[in-house]
Formats: sequence, structure tokens, C-alpha cells
Amino acid sequence: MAALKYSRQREAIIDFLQTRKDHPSADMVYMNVRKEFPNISLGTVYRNLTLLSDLGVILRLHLEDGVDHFDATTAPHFHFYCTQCKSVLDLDLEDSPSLVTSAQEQFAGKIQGHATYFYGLCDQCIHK
Amino acid sequence: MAALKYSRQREAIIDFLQTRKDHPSADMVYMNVRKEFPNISLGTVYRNLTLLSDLGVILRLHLEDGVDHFDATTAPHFHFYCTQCKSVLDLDLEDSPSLVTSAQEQFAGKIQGHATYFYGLCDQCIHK
DNA sequence: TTCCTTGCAAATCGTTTGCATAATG
DNA sequence: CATTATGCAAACGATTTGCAAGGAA
Repeated sequence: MAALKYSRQREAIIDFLQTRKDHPSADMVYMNVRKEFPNISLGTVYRNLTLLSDLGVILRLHLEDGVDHFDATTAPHFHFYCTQCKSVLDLDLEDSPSLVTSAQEQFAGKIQGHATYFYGLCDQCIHK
Repeated sequence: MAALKYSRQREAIIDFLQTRKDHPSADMVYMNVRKEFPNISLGTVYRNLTLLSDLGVILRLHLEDGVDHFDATTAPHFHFYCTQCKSVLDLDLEDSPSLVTSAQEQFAGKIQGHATYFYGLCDQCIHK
């Protein structure tokens, strides 16, 4: 029942997210979209991020740092979180359907998906 | 350099968590431990939960509902989150070192572990 | 004109923290 | 006695929300 109407701000938010692979926080989105829309408010950013993730257009990630992160790649994939530099990366494993399948075999409810993140040290943080 | 000292409140918090398999929030812990220590403060509950999860005695889970959940089972396992009733369950999958292993094969950094939760509808929510 | 969206600011809410006091080792 | 833990309340920070004005259908 949404009856969504177009807005340039929302488009800019989606566009920005699609250029990034590092899963920005709402504040990051805000600071960047502000270059194009200096008057955009943080509330508008949050409203759109919430709307878009409710619609499934983007993903909302809950990591360990207390701030939500957003991801324009909605195809199932895995994430890596560096405990040192706090960066977030995509991991492209082939294996994800079998994970859900094997979980489903042992679970009476209906599994619709999963959120998985690996944690540890990223390549850069190891070498310094 | 911790130099931990005993406290009855902390013990009660751990004891309570060990009796539960539903991964209570800090507020749940607070309400229950209050039966035994009516004057305990929410701050003390948070301080101990944070301390214990930093020490690795318990796990702190970041789910979709915006509140942190705590788990006294620290052995690697999976979680299920019901998107309808918001309950959290343990899933005992044949532990998959293969998950970390296969991820590690394709990743230059060092993977130390993973947090995985499945989401969907639990058995009870399907049948109503 | 109707209803969605925005900007702004205030409100929420989970969590953390400063401080004086109590308990532990 | 030295140090850690507690209770209380205030502070914090991320996110949400009410409202009046602006923009899309």
C-alpha cells in the first residue's frame, strides 16, 4: 500500500549506495549526499534508508560497532568485519544456498535467509 | 590487567543467563536479577554484561530489533531470529568449520570466526 | 487537489559514564 | 589499605517522529 512517489533525494541516496562497496553508515550517506543536496536533513536520509530496506531494495546490517550499515547489493552474500579498522567487506562465497538448506533440514520453522559476517583482521591490518 | 573482584550481582547475572536459552536483552536480565537484588541498577547490569562479553564469558548478539542480546553459550553455534515474534533460538548445525575454511580460502585477511543468524518464521508462528 | 516527502527540531531509547559510597582481597 | 564494584542519575549517540511547508501524481 505504499504509493511511493519519486524524490530526487531518495534517488541520490540509492545512487550513492550503489557506487560504494564498503557499506556506509547513515551518517556517511548523509555527508556524501549533502554534496549534491546541501540542505538534505539527516532525518530524510534515515527515513529513506529505512524505507528502502523495508522494501528490500537495500540491506541494513547490524555489526558490532553500534551503527547500522547499508548495502545496495541485495543478492545473498557474506560480509567480513575487520575488528581492528572496522571496515566492512563483501565476501563472495559460492556456498550460501547449502547453508540455508542444511539449517532448514534441522529446523521445524521456515528459514527465509541468513545474515552472516565473518570477523577477524583484514589484509591491510595484518601487514602493519 | 583486570584484577577482577567477586560480586554477588555479577554472579547472579551469569547464573541467570545460564538458565536461559532465549538470549535475553539487558533489560530482561535486569528485570529478572531484580527479583534477587531489588536494588540492582541497570547500569550495573550493563557494566557486567559488557565486561563479561569482553572477557569472552558470554556473547553479545546484534540482531535486527535494535537491542543487544546476550548468550551464555560461547561455543560456536548458529542463531535463528523469528521475524514475527522476535524470539531467538539456537540452531545446532553440524558445526561447519567448512564455512570458515571455505571463506578463508578466498580471503587474504585472517578470519577468526563468524556470527551467523538465520531469519524467518519459527515453528509456532507458522502454525497460527 | 491529494498525498507523499522534506527540513527542522524535539523526542526516544538503548547504552555508557561520572561520582560518591560500599564491598572485596 | 588499595582497588574494584555498586547505585543513582545525568550524559550520550544513533535513530525516530511530529509538524508545517514543498513537490509529485
